[in-house]
Amino acid sequence: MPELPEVETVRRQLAPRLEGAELRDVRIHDPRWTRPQPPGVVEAGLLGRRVERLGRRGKYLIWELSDEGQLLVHLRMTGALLYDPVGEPPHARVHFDLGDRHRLVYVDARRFGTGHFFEDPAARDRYLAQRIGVEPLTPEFTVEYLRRAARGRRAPAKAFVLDQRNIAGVGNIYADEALHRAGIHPLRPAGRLTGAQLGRLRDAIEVVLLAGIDAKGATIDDFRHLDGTWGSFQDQFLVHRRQGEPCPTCGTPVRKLVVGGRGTYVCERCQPRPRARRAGGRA
DNA sequence: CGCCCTGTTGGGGA
DNA sequence: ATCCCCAACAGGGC
Repeated sequence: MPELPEVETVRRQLAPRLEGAELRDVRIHDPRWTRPQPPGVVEAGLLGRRVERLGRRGKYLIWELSDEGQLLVHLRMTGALLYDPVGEPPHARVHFDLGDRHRLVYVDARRFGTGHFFEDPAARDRYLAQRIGVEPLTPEFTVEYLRRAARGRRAPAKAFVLDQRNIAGVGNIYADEALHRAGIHPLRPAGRLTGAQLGRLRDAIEVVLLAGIDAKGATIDDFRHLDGTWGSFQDQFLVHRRQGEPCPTCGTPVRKLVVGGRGTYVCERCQPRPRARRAGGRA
């Protein structure tokens, strides 16, 4: 569930509840959550601090705490933050007591999610700078940026889009949607994309992410079934995660590939396969 | 019922 | 730079 639009939705819904709250008590039941640091260290860092602002960078939620403290929460595939759940939810891994009879529970069936604590914003930014590139919904996300980032890269376009150091927050499903919308085959080497293709890719990424955010609490699975309200977007979306399903644009059966180690769905009519090139390249 | 495969993520080693 | 495997579990197909 968590790609950029979903994480941004979580941030928006949680911010008013969390900002200003004090972390009266923090209990980390899953030692994995704070790896490589031991949970005790992270708990000690969080205890008694107030949440001043809830931000986001790529798929990381940023808890800006009092006295400069910073907590980066990553939901990975199945993590979720539940505000005042009724009873004890399954797969609860971390409990935050917010005082005032409010609480926040981090649940995660697969336990891939992480929480990293940093003493100050500078340390946090050093961590992020190493793994997160340009935010796709900002003015910095230009065709020129994409061109520079893709130049000379032999990795497939799909892997390029998925690489968080290039574009922050685009996950597997949105990557397929954007490539389909841009008419780019996921296997085409990133460095061989034309200027026109890079332009279409930039715009397509923006469109699918905004559509996801506008779908509010819905997951991408939900907005695939949206009615007239979102019909203008719906027609552009690939029918996903189902080989043989007709492409909504042209009716060609969707084919499944594995690219960058991820299941990848493609319409090979809308997204023509790259022509094989002779080995040995440069003269 | 059991086995096998798949998966919305990122990190580390080859 | 790139590729492959891994983490740990749920759910679906057979």
